[in-house]
Amino acid sequence: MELSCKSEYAILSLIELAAHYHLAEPLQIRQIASKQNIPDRYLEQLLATLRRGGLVKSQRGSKGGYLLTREPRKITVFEVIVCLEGLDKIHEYQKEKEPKTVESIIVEDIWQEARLAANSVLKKYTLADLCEQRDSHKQLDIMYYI
Amino acid sequence: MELSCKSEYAILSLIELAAHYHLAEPLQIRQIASKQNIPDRYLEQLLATLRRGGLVKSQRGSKGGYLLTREPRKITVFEVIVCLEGLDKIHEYQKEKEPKTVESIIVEDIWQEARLAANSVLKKYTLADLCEQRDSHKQLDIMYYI
DNA sequence: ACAAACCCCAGTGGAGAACCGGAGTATACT
DNA sequence: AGTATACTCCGGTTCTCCACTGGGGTTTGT
Repeated sequence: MELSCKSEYAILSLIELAAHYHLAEPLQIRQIASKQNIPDRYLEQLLATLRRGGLVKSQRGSKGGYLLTREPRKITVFEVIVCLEGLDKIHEYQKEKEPKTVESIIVEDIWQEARLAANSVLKKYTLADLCEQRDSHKQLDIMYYI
Repeated sequence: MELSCKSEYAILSLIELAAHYHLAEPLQIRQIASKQNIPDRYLEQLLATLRRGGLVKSQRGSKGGYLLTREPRKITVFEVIVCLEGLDKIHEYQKEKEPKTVESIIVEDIWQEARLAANSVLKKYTLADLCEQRDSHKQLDIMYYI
């Protein structure tokens, strides 16, 4: 529900990477950061998390940068959020804090249902979808400009 | 998505109040707190918030306590959460942090859709529903015991 | 060799969550 | 009237997390 900076930055970055996916060359932190107005030292950490999560791969050294490991069609927004925020914060878990009263179980179940509803929305959007939306948005802007 | 202590405590308390609704006498903080294992000084604050939000009313002095302002059928879980966490955190808002790029609008829209999906779940449960669920849960427990 | 990139680890400032405590105020009962 | 029993209001505290910053180190292309 809460859209953290972390999640937003990550998705914005991945949109950039997705848009450059057809070129095989890596995109650098600085480039992504300046395009999306993200503090670059912070973005570095987020990309490292995404790398550990297997969503992007990095190339070190000069001419280095980041690349998606899969095509944009194959990466959902949900995966990105899980990678950053952790599965436990988002999804099905049995957090065993012992004194479970009947009532707290009922409340927890409702939250679980709400989480699932939200997650199913995040699961249906891929990075490719976001890129398409961006393109049509920009087309619209041009129309208005004329 | 995140179930805070605050929200859980509030709903547990409201379940107790809903169960006592047919009697017209108020329930006291201490009673609610001991039944649901909630620190009473903290619960006091939450009930004050619920009162300001119009979900409960209080009676001061000896023999005082709290009562629902409406019948349990007419109070949804969603209302409770909005009352505690604030509408802005939960629902439709236009937070005008100026540098809205096209991409951040797209991301925000997706989150909005996810929020709505989660909220619609919270809107469909009333306090009366929770009481019924509790009753049938407890029936089940008895069955198992035999 | 050197510069350009990523990598790792550590710390900081602010905000919010979950409490605790004390002084005040209204009410019922005797 | 007086007292006990509740709620009311205001403040402080501790802890955790988020967003961000900084200082090194390592890998790579030219």
